Amino acid sequence: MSVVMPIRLEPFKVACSSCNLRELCLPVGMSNDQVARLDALVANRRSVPRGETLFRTGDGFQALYAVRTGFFKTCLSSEDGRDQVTGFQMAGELLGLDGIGTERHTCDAVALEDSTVCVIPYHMLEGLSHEVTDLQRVFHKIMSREIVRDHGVMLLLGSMRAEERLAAFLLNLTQRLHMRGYSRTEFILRMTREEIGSYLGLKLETVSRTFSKFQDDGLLEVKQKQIRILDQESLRRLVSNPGC
Amino acid sequence: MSVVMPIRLEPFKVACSSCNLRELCLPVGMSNDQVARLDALVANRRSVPRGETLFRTGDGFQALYAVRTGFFKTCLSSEDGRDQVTGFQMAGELLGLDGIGTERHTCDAVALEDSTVCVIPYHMLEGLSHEVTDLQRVFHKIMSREIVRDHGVMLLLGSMRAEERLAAFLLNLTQRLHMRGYSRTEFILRMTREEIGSYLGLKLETVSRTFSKFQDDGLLEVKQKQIRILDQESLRRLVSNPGC
DNA sequence: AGAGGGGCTTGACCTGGGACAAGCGGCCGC
DNA sequence: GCGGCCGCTTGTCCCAGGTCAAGCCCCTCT
Repeated sequence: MSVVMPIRLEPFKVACSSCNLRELCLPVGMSNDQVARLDALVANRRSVPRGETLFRTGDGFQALYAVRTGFFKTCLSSEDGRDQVTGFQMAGELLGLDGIGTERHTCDAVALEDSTVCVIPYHMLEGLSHEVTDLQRVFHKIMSREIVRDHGVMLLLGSMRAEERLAAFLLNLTQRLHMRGYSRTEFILRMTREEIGSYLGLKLETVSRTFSKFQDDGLLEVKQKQIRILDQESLRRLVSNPGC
Repeated sequence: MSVVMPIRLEPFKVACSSCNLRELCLPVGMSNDQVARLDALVANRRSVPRGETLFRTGDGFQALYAVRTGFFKTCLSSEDGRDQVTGFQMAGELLGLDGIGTERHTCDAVALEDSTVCVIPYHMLEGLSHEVTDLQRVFHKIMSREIVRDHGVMLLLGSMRAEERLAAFLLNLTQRLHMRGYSRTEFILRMTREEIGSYLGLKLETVSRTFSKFQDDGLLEVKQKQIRILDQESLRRLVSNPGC
């Protein structure tokens, strides 16, 4: 009986220069020459089946990962039973930035559907960004934007009510999906009510009730994980008009 | 009648190499030679009187700031009236990382007492970290740690109860103060109950009540802004034993 | 196709913390 | 030294969302 390898390394070559996510991912704004140099760095992909982890809390930090296909969540899971989803990542987004500081990952990254990622060995990224100014610039921007995003989540968790949180969440999702060429109004949730709740600081029952309320109010059509936005404007108003 | 200059630039030279915050600040872990090169970069200080802002949302991003003396808060203040303190910064901590991504600041940085900061022009930091590998390494770590810190705040806001939040906040403060050579048990809060509440996602009344409860339970001695920790162990238990 | 279970919805009830209000007290400016 | 105000405390009431419970539905696995 052989040892199970839960994670498969696929050593076939990939190239940023011919990737359709160029403009959403690490190479954003870089020249063709520069992207060509990235190709050497992002040498292989890894596929992560639904439910598997890409990395776990405590794992040694070696690389960053760019989501190529699929969908991930990152979550803190402390031994004391607290659990917090800190983000959902889709194509073109970077995973693993948390590991740089301590050289260990500080959260789990779990695939919510069968996914593939590009592996970006961190020491190579460091080396290359010495030579390619624009790479350094882009990388700093990505980290900074992550910080800004986190501040937005703090605002949500610290000062919004349940409906406002869910509305903000849905608008954020559709906006990101739209940038990737998907419909702005219709999409499939890759996460459960419980995962949404964890991210938004709500219980799954509250998420479910709030979906139902939005549907009753004609803002959404909800069929399990299939969502259709019927009144984006009202959702937007909910988010920007606190208290109502 | 002359125009008021709310912010004073003091062009006197400062030097990381002779700074007592070396080991807490940007130069952490760098060699003497390397720190000497930082000196050229961190050329001046700026003093920020209590209540004044170091930068505001929307300001063009030019520089990072290292707190030299004093105490700051950063806060999001959206026009819709929501308000969220996203962090408190003390000596050795960096302000302004939020601005890198969009080249504009995305929050306000307000001095909670008369403070001074070292100004670190960002384009010079970028340039120097091309040459000094360790500077790049440290800078990436600082950004990564900020992301991890933010995730911790999300956990707090998303899944802790009022007492747990305040306990976690106090332990975090004392730990940081202790690293700076202050007492582990006794300190002065630089922020109001309202600011604590905003940071922790609570109303100021709840913060006040929770302080009172901690005092009744013999965990703290509270005299306005003067705090003395009497039972650190119980505070720690509160944070790590959810639900009780 | 059928069984089983995980994920979702909905109802009833409860409670932690928010809202409002009143009063205190220490600090700052005059 | 004194007055006023801002920040804090405390009480009362209330409600958004949590908790618990029951049942449904869809998807997967056999």
